[in-house]
Amino acid sequence: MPKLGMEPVRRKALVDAALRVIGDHGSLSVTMSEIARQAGVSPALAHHYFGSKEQLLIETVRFLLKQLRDDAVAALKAAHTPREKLSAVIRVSFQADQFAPQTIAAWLAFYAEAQRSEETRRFLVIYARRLRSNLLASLKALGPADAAERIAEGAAAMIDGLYIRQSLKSAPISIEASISLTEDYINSALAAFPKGQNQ
Amino acid sequence: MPKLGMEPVRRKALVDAALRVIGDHGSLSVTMSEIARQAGVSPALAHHYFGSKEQLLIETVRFLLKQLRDDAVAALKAAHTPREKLSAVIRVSFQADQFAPQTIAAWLAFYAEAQRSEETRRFLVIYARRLRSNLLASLKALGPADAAERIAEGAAAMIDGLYIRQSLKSAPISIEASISLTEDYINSALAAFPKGQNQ
DNA sequence: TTTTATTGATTGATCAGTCAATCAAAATTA
DNA sequence: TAATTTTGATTGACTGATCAATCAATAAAA
Repeated sequence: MPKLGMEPVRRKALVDAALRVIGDHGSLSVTMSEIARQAGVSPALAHHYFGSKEQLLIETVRFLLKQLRDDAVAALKAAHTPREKLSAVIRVSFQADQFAPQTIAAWLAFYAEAQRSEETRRFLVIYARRLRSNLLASLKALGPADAAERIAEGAAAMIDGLYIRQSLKSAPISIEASISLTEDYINSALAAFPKGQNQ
Repeated sequence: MPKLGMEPVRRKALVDAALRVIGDHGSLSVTMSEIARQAGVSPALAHHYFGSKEQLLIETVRFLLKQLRDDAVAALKAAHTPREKLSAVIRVSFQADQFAPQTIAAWLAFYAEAQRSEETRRFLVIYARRLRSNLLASLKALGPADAAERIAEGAAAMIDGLYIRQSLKSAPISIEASISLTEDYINSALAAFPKGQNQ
């Protein structure tokens, strides 16, 4: 069966499988065997390409992050005014695929892992910074710099909080409700500064 | 050595130890041996009193939750006006001991565990509901019911989000900044309804 | 023939959970 | 009170299962 150039194919399949297994299982305590089985290869092959479980996991967060970044870049490009860009950033955070229970479970598992794995933590810090700075860039055009900083901080926290709370699956808040809650926060926080082309 | 009445003493010691070990390790993947060692007893004794690791872990969340509830009850009793009660609830969420890295790590680990353990999930749902309803009770005295619902949802999310973001330990926000961010949100959200004895 | 892909079989380590045995306080009996 | 029995507390040693990681072997391209 060995065709050449399998490496990238298998790597992708294994990362996808890892994401699925982690999402279903709701934890990083998943076995290489299970991931490999999902990817349709032997556990030994997973080790062959990734060296260790930890490395595969790290590639998996990296992938999760890349997806989100690509979506954010695309959404920001489509938006033009600062206010539109703000809404675009919020919308991406609550996209349907990001809101899928398995995706939420995977993010949560990686958050927990970040307490132990310095490398995982680094990736999540990048995510947190990016969300904050995406918000901040637009907010600075809509209000004074110091207020913008605070609002960005608050909005990022609210987004993450809505996301986390979703993981408990009790009284789940819809995508639209989550978006409008965040938008409302920004609107009322910005209401004190009617200088920019607010709303 | 066997004195009578050791059971409650050992149970408490083991739960305390579990909390410490989980907090330090930043994960629920800790061994019974490690927990028992911290508590100064043999692993066998931990099994003797708790039956299983899962059960010990569940008692541990329960304890974490009870602490928070007791603090909230005390703080609410000391506050009198709705606005004071609101601030009390917020303050308790960001108390120093709740903000300690180990405590945050433990909460996070349990959030992840909730994806797998129905019982753990139930406890966290109780926490989430309680936070929301504590906020809601006071907010209803300060604005119309439907707005109160939304603000409670938003504030609870912001609190959880600030908490989670703290776990990444990058650009950590101080206790005071977290509190004032949440207070500001409530104030500006409430600003539209100058009916109650707002602020 | 060399290189790449792939696996089955195996190893070594780690752990949760069990169990039989010990020890000493408390209760009971003489 | 002294002797004896019972009971709770405690552990060391063991077991069975699970898993990450390794490796030697095979098969098919190039």
